[in-house]
Amino acid sequence: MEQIIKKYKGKGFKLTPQRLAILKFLEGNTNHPTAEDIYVEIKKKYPTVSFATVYNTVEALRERGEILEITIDPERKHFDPNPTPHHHIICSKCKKLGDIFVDYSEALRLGLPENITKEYTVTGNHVDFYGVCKNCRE
Amino acid sequence: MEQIIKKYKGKGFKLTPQRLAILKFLEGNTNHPTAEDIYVEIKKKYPTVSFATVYNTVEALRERGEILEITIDPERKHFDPNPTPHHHIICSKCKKLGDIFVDYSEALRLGLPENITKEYTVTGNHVDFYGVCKNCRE
DNA sequence: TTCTAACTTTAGAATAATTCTATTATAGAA
DNA sequence: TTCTATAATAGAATTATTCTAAAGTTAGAA
Repeated sequence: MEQIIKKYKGKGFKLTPQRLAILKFLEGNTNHPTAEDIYVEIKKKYPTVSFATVYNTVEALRERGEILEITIDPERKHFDPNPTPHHHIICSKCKKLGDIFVDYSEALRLGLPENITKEYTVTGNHVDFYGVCKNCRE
Repeated sequence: MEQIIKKYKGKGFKLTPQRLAILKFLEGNTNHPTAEDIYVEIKKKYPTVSFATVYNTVEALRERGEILEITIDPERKHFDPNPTPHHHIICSKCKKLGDIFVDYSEALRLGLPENITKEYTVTGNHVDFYGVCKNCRE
């Protein structure tokens, strides 16, 4: 908690109790929560919290590069408090997300055809893996 | 057109004028249209067409593996009538999508750590590239 | 060719995720 | 302690997508 406060103090990111609760919930969280997951959790301690606060906060954090927005699930956005570039796998059945910490940048970049590198300045990449998790296999 | 009809005849996919128009619009289309793009186009010829028809049709086509649903744009789904596995790049500014026909499966598979291959049966992959297109660079 | 079951289309309502708005509250700098 | 920019809130609005129920069509069977 002290760490969190120190990290954001004097950085133009106002720390409010709601924001601290969100930061605390996200810290080290590898469950890739949705906005609703965050909202439900924060509501336990701050029953008057609104969705707007959750969305505003995650957007502010995303802008600062503190969290990643994951688009692998077409139903809803998930958030990942680990901003280190990495990849994800989603279970086609239960939608469970897993992290994959492998840097494929080199191989991906080398494979890019010229027509693409001419047309786009490439700034990043993200690999979506699809699969079926152990549970859903039965 | 004859080709399209032949392709779907007797395959349990009823061909209606609306569906034919959608198939014709999609054929060879590399613009990655959204449901709305398709709707607007079909409406020109069939002014009473509804969004439900568009969504029903693309879903039926997706189930048959005839088109791909692309999730790279968090705002909306895009559809790709080329069902060959391939990848995409999106311009962060204007959201223009480009196709990347490179098969990275080997490199991606080899990189997967054991904890993931133990937990998931991997069935596919898709690479999202992010960049800025020529136009948006000015 | 006609019949008909199964499927498709349609308009519009419903749902769900996310964003916006206007007002009130508060963090943190001075 | 005061002040101002920023944040929180409730609730409405927006947008993409799905659902519903009624009416219309397709395509195979008779």
